[in-house]
Amino acid sequence: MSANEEWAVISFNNRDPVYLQVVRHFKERIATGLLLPNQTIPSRRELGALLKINPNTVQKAYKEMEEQQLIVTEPNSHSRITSDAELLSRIRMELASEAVQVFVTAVRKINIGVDELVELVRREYAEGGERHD
Amino acid sequence: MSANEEWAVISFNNRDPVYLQVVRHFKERIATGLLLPNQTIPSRRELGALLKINPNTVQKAYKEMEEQQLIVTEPNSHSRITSDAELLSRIRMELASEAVQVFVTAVRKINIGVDELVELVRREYAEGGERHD
Amino acid sequence: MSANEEWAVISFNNRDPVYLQVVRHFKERIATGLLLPNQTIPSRRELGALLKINPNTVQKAYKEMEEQQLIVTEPNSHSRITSDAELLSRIRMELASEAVQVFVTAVRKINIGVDELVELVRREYAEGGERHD
Amino acid sequence: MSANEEWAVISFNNRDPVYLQVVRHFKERIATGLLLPNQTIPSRRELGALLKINPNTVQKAYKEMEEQQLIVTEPNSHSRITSDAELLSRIRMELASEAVQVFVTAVRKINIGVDELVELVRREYAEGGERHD
DNA sequence: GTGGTCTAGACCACC
DNA sequence: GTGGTCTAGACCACG
Repeated sequence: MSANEEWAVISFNNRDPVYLQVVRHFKERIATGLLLPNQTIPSRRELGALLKINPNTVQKAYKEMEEQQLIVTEPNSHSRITSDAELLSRIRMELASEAVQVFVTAVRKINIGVDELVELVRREYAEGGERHD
Repeated sequence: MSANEEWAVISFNNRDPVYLQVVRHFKERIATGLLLPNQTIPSRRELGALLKINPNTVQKAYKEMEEQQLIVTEPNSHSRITSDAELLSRIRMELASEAVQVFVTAVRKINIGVDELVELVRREYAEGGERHD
Repeated sequence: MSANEEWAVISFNNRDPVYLQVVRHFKERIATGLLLPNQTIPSRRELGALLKINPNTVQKAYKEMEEQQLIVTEPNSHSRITSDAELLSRIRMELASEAVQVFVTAVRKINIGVDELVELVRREYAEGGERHD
Repeated sequence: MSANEEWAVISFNNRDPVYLQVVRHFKERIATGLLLPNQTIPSRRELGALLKINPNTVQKAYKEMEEQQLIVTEPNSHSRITSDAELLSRIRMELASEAVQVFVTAVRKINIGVDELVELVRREYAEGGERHD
């Protein structure tokens, strides 16, 4: 698995600003354990080149992550993931509950029972699990 | 249930454009049977005043809905919901599968099993069901 | 030739306001001698019905024509064409020179000689003369 | 011949929408060879400032021109005239025949012979040809 | 009052 | 600076 594949997830057509997509991707990588506390992350220029986006946009993402205390930055060195032991579970919780809430509020507006709903989720989940991208 | 409450749902902070929020709201109302085929809908000015948005923004939403064949409109009379008997199920399907897909792709990136997932959904669903707004 | 055919010339898609199209049509009918000085013209309602446009729009056209001294209106009677003997030639001149000016200014901006130009006009003129609408 | 003079032609009193006036002006400039295939054209902001109209109005004109395949445009660089060798003659033909048709249909409604007509055109054409603007 | 269009202001992503 | 989109204000024809 090359670094290119891992990171090539930015969608130009997506409604979310690119820099927030980057932030989200970092969170996901932390949640799955791909990024560990204290681990260094690519420089602005490196990641910009990797994702084919402007380094300024990466900078904006990093700044956002600093404010959310996901990473720490010191002068003259690469930024690193926060050294917070609970970081992983905190992020997992945050992402999961956010997704669940969005989903449930969206779906409650439709006339649909919980069971039918769960069935749809299971099917989609299984289906996607067989794909390799 | 007053008309005011029903429609007051537009958020300017939301990432989605206002006119798409309007479209989505119409779809939800169709999906839940609140809007029936052939039923007339508010004029551009009426809905604009109700939602406190510019009538032209409503116009853009209505035009989009017309292209998606949700409504039909002729000059000098209120637009109406399409007289398509299958409209309701069509919209429900569309909204449901869209929500499920977004949810599953979002959640698959976190390290979380299906069952834990389903549990979260059920709990959130039940919890919200007890609210009265 | 029924009255319907004579008057059915209003274009909804045209950029010119409908009431000015009506004015222009009156001028053309005067220029060709179809309408003579002192001749009465249809009432607002009649012409509105004939052209399938709103009587208010006809009213606006008649008012414009009054201001241009093409017609005179007295209470409780149909409006009539002005009793000006020179009206016909005046209108003809006005329409012709207006058309010529528009045409020439339009065409001078293109790289095209007078002779090539005249040839195009003659051909189009002859061609159209054979049509029956 | 300064760039300012060349472009200052937009009339807000004109019946045609401003953005179509812009399109027409581009066609005329192409027809006279002032704009050549592959040549870049001003940015939306530049032309907007030059003509003292909103850049969005220019944007609408450019979009229209793109749909008519007069120009090509890619993000983050100036739009260019299409690289179509036949473009010039195509546009000339279009403009000429359009003007001729408008003229002939307008003038046929007046009682006027072709020869008298041609004479008027020639005279106006010669007269204007002596002006220097 | 109805639907519709043209023009303009604010903002976005990218360079 | 580039192109692009969303929202809004003014106006039109018609009833």
